[in-house]
Amino acid sequence: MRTSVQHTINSNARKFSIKGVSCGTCVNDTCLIKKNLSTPSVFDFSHKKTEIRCRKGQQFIIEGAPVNGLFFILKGKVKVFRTGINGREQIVRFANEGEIIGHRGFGTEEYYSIGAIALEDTVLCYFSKAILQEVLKTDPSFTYDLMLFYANELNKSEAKVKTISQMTVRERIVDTLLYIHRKFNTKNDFLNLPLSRKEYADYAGTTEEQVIRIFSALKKENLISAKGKKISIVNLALLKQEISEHNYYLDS
DNA sequence: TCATTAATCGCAC
DNA sequence: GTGCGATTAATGA
Repeated sequence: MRTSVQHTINSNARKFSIKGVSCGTCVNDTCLIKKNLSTPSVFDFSHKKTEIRCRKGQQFIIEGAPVNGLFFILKGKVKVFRTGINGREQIVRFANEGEIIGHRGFGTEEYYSIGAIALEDTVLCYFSKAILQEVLKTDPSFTYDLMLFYANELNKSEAKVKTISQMTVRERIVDTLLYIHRKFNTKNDFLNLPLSRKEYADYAGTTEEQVIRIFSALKKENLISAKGKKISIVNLALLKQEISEHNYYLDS
């Protein structure tokens, strides 16, 4: 009891102390809130956020927990996953700055069907369900943007079903590498998101061992190079060519 | 340095 | 392709 009171006080104190980081000065231009900030109701709404800080590896959405709001990534990177049979993790997607997390649980769902873990130290903007519903009902352009976002997510999700069900393991892993590459780009020639072999496997729908095997094959073929978690793509064109026949499309 | 944790590899199914 | 166990490399307290 005492700790929960303490926590409330702390989070309130934190909210005031970082008041300076408003949506107006945010650098994430792709954020839906930032894009609609010229609308007065969205502008007011943007001040009702709570900032949440997560350390690397910290889980901020737990599968099965009640839905109570929506997260936007202010800074950092996140993986969204679902636990499957035998406790195996299926990574649904990776999310970058400016993106929305927990939207699937919004709507009529009562409980989150996914979990989310910060892949690095991350700052989240959090809006409660009630606050969000209010702005959705008053501002059509914001709601419309959010609807487009949902449609897009559904499209990607359907594309991923095809990827996992019809591609070979090697193709799925190549696809994963390209996905990380186009979504997070590179830094000093390495993919700008250090992932474990297991995380590649969880996204590609295979096992850690397969990832290791395919990686070493790709290294031998001079398509990629890898030093631990630092992966760099040596021959992007050839990798793309490998899966081009599956007419995959860019899902940002 | 020692103790974990992650990455590989080999082998059976 | 998958799963398990042994070995080796990397990381970090």
